[in-house]
Amino acid sequence: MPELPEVEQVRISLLPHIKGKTICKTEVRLPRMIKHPSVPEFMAGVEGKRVTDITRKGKYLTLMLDDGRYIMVHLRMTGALLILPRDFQEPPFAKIRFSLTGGLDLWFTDIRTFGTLSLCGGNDPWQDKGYAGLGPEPLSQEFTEEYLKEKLKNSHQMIKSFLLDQHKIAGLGNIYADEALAMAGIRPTRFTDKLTRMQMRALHEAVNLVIAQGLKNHGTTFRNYQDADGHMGNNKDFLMVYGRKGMPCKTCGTALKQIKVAGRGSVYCPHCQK
DNA sequence: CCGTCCTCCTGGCCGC
DNA sequence: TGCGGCCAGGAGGACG
Repeated sequence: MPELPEVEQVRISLLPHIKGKTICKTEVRLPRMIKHPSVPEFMAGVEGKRVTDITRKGKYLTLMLDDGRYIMVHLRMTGALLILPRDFQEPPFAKIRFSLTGGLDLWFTDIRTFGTLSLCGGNDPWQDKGYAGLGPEPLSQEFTEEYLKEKLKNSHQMIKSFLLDQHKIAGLGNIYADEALAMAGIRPTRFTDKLTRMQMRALHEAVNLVIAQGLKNHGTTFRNYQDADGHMGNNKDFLMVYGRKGMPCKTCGTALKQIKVAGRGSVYCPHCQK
């Protein structure tokens, strides 16, 4: 499940292949993945346009086009963007194909088909609500310790729910939320306004650290995630808790517990996390 | 405002 | 071996 580090790795691996290339032809095999506008408008709007850059905020990717409009992509659970030579064997679960100048195809593949694409900008006032409401990203200038403390104090919810809320912090998903809590020594069920100043400080540092580590390791490949070149990330080996239910805590050896918080499996160490 | 439950979806895994 | 059932979860919406 691509979170900030995985989406960033997709951006980095994709950029050199498609920057400056023109989309000559599109093929939409699963229309409902086009969130906005209609499929014909989407196709007509992107064909003949040159991709000038790719940006990312949170888990959203934005392919900038040379007419000022842009394609906004969300990979959700199992979406992937793959670059393959034209008329190479097509990838499994292929849902959308962008044929580019220079003999390459950009494929959007998706097993569970939750991924979305939109065409925005120009004269079209439509905005993606999820994107518009994104909070600051970890490691950004806006994501200060003060910002986090303020938000934590002013909300009354379980910390796991808080970390998954993209309005509060953009880019964390289930993996990095659990990892940040493990590193900060905080239980997923703790209420945000009951955290000590020390815990808030530790959490701010932990969020930045787990994201930085994920970026450094080119993302976490647990099941399906791969970058535009089909490469896996190797951050899985560094995870403290995610996917390690029942296994010994890497710090104290206690068996890790799994509970459900905010509808998500949440793994933590009952000894190290208070 | 917040939690819970539900929806979208399918591969993979478990138990019988 | 085969099959039913359950699990994985990003985001958004209904409901209490």
